[in-house]
Amino acid sequence: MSSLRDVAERAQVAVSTVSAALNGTRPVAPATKRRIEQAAAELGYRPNLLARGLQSKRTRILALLFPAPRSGFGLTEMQFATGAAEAAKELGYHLLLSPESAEPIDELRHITGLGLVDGVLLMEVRMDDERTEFLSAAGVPFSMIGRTRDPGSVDYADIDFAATAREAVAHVSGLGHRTLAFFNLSTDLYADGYGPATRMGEEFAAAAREAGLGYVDGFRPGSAEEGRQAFDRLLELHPEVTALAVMDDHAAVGVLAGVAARGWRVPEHLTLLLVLSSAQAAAMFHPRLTTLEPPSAELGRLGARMLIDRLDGAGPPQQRLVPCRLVPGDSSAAPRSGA
Amino acid sequence: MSSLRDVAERAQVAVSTVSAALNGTRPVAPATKRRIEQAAAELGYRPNLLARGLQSKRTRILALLFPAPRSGFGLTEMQFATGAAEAAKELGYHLLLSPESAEPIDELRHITGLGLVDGVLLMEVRMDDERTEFLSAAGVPFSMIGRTRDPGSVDYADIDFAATAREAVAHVSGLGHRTLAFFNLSTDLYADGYGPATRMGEEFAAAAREAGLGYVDGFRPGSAEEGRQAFDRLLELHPEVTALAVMDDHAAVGVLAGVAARGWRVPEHLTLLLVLSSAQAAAMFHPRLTTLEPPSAELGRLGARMLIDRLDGAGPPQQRLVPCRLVPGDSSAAPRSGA
DNA sequence: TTGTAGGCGTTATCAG
DNA sequence: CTGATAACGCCTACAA
Repeated sequence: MSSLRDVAERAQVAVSTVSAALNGTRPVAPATKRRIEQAAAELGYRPNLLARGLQSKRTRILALLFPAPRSGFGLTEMQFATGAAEAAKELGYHLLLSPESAEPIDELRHITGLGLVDGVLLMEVRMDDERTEFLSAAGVPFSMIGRTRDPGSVDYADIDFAATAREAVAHVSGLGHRTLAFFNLSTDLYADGYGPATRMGEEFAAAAREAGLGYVDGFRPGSAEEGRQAFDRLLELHPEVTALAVMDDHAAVGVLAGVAARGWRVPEHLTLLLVLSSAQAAAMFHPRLTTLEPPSAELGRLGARMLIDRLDGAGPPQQRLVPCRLVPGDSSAAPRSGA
Repeated sequence: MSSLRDVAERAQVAVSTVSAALNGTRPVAPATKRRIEQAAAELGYRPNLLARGLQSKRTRILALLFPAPRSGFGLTEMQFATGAAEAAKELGYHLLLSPESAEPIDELRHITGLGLVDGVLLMEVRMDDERTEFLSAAGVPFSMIGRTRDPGSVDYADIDFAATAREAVAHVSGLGHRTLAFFNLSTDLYADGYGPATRMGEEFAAAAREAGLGYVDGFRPGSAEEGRQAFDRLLELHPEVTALAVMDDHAAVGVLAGVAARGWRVPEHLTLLLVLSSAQAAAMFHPRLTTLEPPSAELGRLGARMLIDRLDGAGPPQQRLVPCRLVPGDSSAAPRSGA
């Protein structure tokens, strides 16, 4: 690899001039500049990021803290990562994939202590998240995909749960349904303070109330089996339910099994919505489920972008909420008559 | 961040002594060493990776070239990434996620020209892949997840397609089936020279022949609709088929629809296998499909590990094949009578 | 066993 | 407008 010195020699100028010419960091005579640029091109010169980073204290590398793959689908996490990586790349940054161990704080201490990254991108943020406190205290710039209970002035990009719930409710009530049920994420995740579980639950309740829709919740099935059971119990307790929104993919499988078991069909007897799952996953179902697809790649993109904004200069904290997109499937229709 | 100099001052020794003590790169008197270690601990000293890399020409960073998310599920790619990242971490390396643009070669030139990474991890390798030629020519160490038609002496970890096909065939013929059909990946992927499409196709044919099983292939449905059509045509042309192996998730959805449409059920009338899809995805189906799950995380892990081996020292090229794991679902059974 | 000196490639400062 | 020089933090000779 050729260095600044090689270019300098070839162009017959001093190293510092080459640097200046290439970075536009100080005026350089047009002729000299041209000579330098040509020499650089001929040598295929590429600035060494390490040297640059050592000198400037800025590596233009971001770390994405990556949680150990949970049950769920993982597709969403993947899209965070690719979205963030793409945005980073567009802005001249790189993304380091940092798998999170059992000791996230040690992990953070390690990765930030190396001087390798300029900032950290957090995902799978819980309502109360020790990682944010550590990073704040350590003075490490970071942004979140998701958000804590009280994000303060930390940059974040999260789902607009309220808007998403409203859209779902509008969809369902527009079809004529009078009662909506909601299956939250698994008890484990919910108890863990996983943001989407808490917030989506709250917002669905609020949206239904606002719309004057009957509403049933309290179920948290995390598997097909649990989904099946929850569905049976739901209809036992609330036979008037004609529409159901489910957050867990696997639970939805169970619900469909339950529907079939009682000789019902979707959407004729039940309108079924998948919430916070990818359209990809929804297309695995038969019939294809109507989905509220999270803007995962977009959130990743935003998270990276706002972190870079913060690194490149101050500015007010950016806090963005993006609603899910309603992807119509073949699982929503008018309520069954007689309900 | 405290530097070597800070530690040296605190321990009242020269910088080089600190370096030596901490790296064990030359003998240091026990007493001095202890003093140094304590000083380092007290200051929370962490070696600066950039400085170290600049000096040693080794960054201990690997780039994972990440293709733009294809149709398919993406879960597999994600597991490559996490597997690789985990293995890298265990071995003291870091993984850079490098999204691949429309111009993969430029991308490679860029990422390797920066001096930022020691080596490159390739995935989604096609039978003929220009990237491998570029990297070889450029003298950049790399390993592949997957492999080209002729991998030469390049390190790779790939699926053991032959063993996988044999296991699938054994499973099916063990149940008593006499004729197996195979739906390959989409025409596009196949035409693209995507390794798994080519190889799995060949190996299934070979395994069936070996086992004396009737075999039908030539279908390449890439969507639910195409899967449905392919299934109808398959039974029209080969009504004797009782078992079907499908590579594309979406095509499987279509097949199930076709099964239902003719009043059939899985597995009573058709044994359905999902090939190269995750058990996660298989669990989305009803009934849960028997799956040949690719060892994605393991391949990622291996790919990273062998690249690191190569960087850390020579040794013969490592070329590993890992078979898929057969995850039994509720979609395989004895053939329908009367077939 | 320990210290000094030089250099990795870059940028910033300060003279010229 | 341009050139020398000194960092950045580390490692590896070489010298003491």
